[in-house]
Amino acid sequence: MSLDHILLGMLRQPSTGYELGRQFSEGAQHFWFAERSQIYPALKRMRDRGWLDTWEESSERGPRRKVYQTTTEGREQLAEWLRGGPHIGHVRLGFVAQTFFLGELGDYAESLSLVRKMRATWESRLAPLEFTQRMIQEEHGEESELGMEIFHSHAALRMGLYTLRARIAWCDETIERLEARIAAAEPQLVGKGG
Amino acid sequence: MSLDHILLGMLRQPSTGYELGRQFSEGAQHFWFAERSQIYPALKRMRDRGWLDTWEESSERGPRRKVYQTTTEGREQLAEWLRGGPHIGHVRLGFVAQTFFLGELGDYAESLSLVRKMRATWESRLAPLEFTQRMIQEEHGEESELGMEIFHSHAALRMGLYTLRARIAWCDETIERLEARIAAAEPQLVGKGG
DNA sequence: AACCTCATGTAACGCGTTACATGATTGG
DNA sequence: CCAATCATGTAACGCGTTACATGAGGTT
Repeated sequence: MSLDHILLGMLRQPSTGYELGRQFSEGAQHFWFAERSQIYPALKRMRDRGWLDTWEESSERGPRRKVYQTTTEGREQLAEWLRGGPHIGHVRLGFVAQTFFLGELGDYAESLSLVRKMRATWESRLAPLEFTQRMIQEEHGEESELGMEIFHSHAALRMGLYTLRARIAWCDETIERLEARIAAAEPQLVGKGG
Repeated sequence: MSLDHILLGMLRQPSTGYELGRQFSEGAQHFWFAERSQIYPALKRMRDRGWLDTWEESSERGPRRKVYQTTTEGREQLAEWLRGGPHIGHVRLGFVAQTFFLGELGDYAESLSLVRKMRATWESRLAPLEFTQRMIQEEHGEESELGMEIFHSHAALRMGLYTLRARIAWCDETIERLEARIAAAEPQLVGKGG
């Protein structure tokens, strides 16, 4: 299972279920998402397996926090998962399926509207990744100067950037082509202001 | 739910559960995958809702086939799903998470090995998409000459191509950087043959 | 007192995977 | 007769989502 191993990775620095949930929600982890209702049982399970240490701390505000941290055994589990080949799995992309079947609506304007919404979604996800990349650049200098840990997290970040930029480029190309088709279908609108 | 609507789209041409399962397995649908154990109950459910017609046919070889086809009501459901905005959902990319945490192994050679395996996976998925694109080009000519249905399925195909090429480009860049780091860490190997 | 944020959880349900059951037909 | 392929399904389990329960502490 992937969630367990992602939590093992995140909990090399001690944290709580609540905090991990917030990191996912705020998109701090651009490669995964999990609800808190999934996180809390996962933490308990892993503690019972000896993959996590846990203790309590009083909080500034609100009830006591349960802090977790990855154990040596947990790190071994993480290493095993990392060495087990790439976890790629099956493609399930609803938005590509929508594009594929969009001819069903018989209206290029509808297609255009959908593709524009896709673009807006990805554009909004791109900005924070680019911000993080700039932060790393300013704090650590050139790529070749990065330490091993930061090199890898930066590589993961670049994958996010590559993917989002490819999707946005696809949107731009597709929007252009749709606009051309709409224009070709309604030539009577040309010269309307004369 | 997405699977139902994808089946509605595919079943505008009549087909059977077995055949749909084969299409997913063979990667004919590059945007989705489902097991037959998931398909058969879905078809029954949708028939009960009136979204699919069904009848039996005798097969050349093996038991009788249950053929399904989308009804008018099913097409309305599909249209509603298509008009409901882009279905993007949460990111869950195990291989990006692996990249992110890969510093844990403390060994660039291990990282290199993983990234090379990722590249091989995507390279093997790219070939059939490029083949399909060439087929469309030969059969239908220029992009601007495509009919509405084919235009959209071709757009979906291009999304697949864009995404895979971006990932492969990321692999190439990352492999290069990893090799540079490995070379920099083991300068004693230079001039070994003298 | 009402409300917000912090904080931890449980329950019910739906989607997805793995394993198994059943049986027809053809080719070796 | 056996194996492979065609063909349809069920059962058990695990992962993920939505909704709800509980309660501390501070703000209006």
